[in-house]
Amino acid sequence: MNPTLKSTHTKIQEWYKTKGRTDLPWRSTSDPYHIYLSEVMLQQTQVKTVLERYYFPFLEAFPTMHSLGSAALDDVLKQWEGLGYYNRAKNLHKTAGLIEEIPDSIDRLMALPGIGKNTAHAIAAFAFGQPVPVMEANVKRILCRLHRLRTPDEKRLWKIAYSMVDKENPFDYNQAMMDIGATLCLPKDPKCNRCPLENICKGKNNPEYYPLKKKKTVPVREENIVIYLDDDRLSLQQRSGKFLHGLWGFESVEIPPCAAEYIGEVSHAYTHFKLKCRVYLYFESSPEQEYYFTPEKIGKLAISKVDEKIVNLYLDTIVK
DNA sequence: TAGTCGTGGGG
DNA sequence: TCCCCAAGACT
Repeated sequence: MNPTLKSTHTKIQEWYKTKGRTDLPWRSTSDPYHIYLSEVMLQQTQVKTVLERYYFPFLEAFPTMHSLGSAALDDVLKQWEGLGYYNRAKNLHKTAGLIEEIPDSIDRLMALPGIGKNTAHAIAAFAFGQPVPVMEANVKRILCRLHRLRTPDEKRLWKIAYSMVDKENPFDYNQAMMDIGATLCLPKDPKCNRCPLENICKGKNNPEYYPLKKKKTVPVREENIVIYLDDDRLSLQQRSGKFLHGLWGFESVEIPPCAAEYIGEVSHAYTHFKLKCRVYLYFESSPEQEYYFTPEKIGKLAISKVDEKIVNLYLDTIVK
């Protein structure tokens, strides 16, 4: 092996022992289900959020693949409430109903819904000790800087990742790479002087050039929300489209009924658009609306953050 | 391949 | 207040 690579592996391993986040609970288990769950929860989601609010409660509710697979989807979504990207919960539930054991090959892992190339590699490395690299956001940024790549090409990045992985200890290597990315090789103000990869990093003099950041303008979407009232109960429906699928929410209409009373506006920022909701109260039930719940009962349903804001606006309104 | 899919942390 | 962005997958 390239002596430089060998030396780099040693530096990474030594760094990991003292500076790595070795206490994360999904790093001290060998249960593939636990590791699988953590990998899915961590997709596009910060470690802190998963660690402090979701990982343990979810495992308490669904301790095994079997218990997850035989649960009601609504209960799984309720556990997932607030974590976002709800298709992840649907896919977990679906998978748990289909298989009894997590497969150990990358191909079979990628065949499961909700598992792409990176998650398959992560499970292979972390649950089954296979000598393969992971290549998520942190590692991607590191590799771009190491090789001064402004516009990362997935194929090239995977090739680099494979050429660099420590096959002697892929578990610690991959965890270390993610930790280096998350704690040192930061998007802004990276801590190069503390980085075990500094001596081989071609981009260390101007790390913020790599990778190139592309900014997008987010459109504003405006909606009229109507809450139909049946005494103290509010109309809700279970969402059926791709967006927030399976969660309960209020109805969006083109034109609010004339008799509806405007009670205020609620805003919410998504990744690719901003939503502004003008909220109306209609003091009668509607034949179009099948389901009505008291605010207390709504608390037991899985609802999204916008709809939670709308409930709060309603509660503020009726108090005044 | 560029858009779509959530939410919260942190600057 | 606004912005970037986080253990990405899917179409």
